[in-house]
Amino acid sequence: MTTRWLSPEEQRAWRAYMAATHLLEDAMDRQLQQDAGMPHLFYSVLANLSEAPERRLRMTDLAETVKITRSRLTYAVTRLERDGLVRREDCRWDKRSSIAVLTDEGMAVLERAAPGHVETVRGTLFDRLTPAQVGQLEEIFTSVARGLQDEAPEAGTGDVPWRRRSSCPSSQPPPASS
Amino acid sequence: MTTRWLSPEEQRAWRAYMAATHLLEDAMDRQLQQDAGMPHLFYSVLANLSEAPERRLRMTDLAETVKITRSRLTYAVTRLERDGLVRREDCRWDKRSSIAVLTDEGMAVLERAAPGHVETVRGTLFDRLTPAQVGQLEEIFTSVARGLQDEAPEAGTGDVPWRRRSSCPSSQPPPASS
DNA sequence: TAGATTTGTTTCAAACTTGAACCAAGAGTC
DNA sequence: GACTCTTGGTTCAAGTTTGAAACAAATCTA
Repeated sequence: MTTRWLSPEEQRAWRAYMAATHLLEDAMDRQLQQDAGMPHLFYSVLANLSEAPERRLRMTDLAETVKITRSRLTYAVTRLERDGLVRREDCRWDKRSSIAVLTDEGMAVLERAAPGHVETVRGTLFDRLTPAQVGQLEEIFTSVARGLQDEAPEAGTGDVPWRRRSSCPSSQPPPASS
Repeated sequence: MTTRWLSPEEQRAWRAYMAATHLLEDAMDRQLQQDAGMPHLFYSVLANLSEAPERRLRMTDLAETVKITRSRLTYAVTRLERDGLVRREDCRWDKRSSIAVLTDEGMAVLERAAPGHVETVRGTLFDRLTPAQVGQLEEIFTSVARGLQDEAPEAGTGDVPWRRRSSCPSSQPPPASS
């Protein structure tokens, strides 16, 4: 199969995407390092926790929502825990799992940092887009993310998308599948 | 000024973008590490060099085109040089500069890796987009990149966009501005 | 032209990421 | 219940990134 190279349009799109992505991540990291003393990724961890029921999530689920590896998350949570922004708890129903919980201090830090962060996201991204483009952005990357998602799950296991993950994060025990 | 939070549409777009971006970069890194023994960034360095006149570029210009910091590039080039894919040369016109040159072996490695890389870019991104979306992608990120570009240049210097960079990369001396 | 400033690049230590290996606990099988 | 397989999480060493500091060569200025 001879390679189907990128068309000129695709090339331009790809280059623009990569350039903007590097610049965007740099801007986010700079701002958050400045205002909250942490890289963007760590902020995302806090943000995702803050929206979970009871502000708690199993490590694996958290890694899944943030789209990073478990080991990367382990590092992040260890650091955030050292700083008192997150706490680890054991899961009562599955002794293997550990639950990351956003502490009050973590919530406070998050709330202090959020306005600046949003400001940066606006200034670098949304202020430059028309409402239509916001929609296009969502459509494009939702579809891309979905594609990459459904690929990963250990090769062709007839993986059923609904009913996965026994989820311990809430204070309720799992649905008692017996 | 009370914070203007993101609208639901913007939130969705931002999340989708971040998720897809993490997944995309992971996919690129995995594929290139696998097939070429280097992370995506290093591949980009080689690729950009291969397109420069005489396959050579000043470190600063290279960093600028790849959109990374100079120190990050120093590391990358050092590694690529150790592997014989890139060579450093001194600039005759400006003894401070060093020029990164793509070696024949570097070109060969690049050519071997390119098909797989393009395949990945297609499979993860372009195969999921309509031609219209490719255009939207380009427009959105071109404008974002431009915005972030024009911000960086040391605050409000009446920086003239044309006639910047004395450029030594070619074998010609600079335009003799005297 | 000495002195001050800017520009191009590297260095270095601390921080972060990767991926394979490891450990423990839940599930499935006989 | 012993065996095997899978799942949840961490560990560890090697690799990469960051940002401030250090250098050296150009450029500017009086």
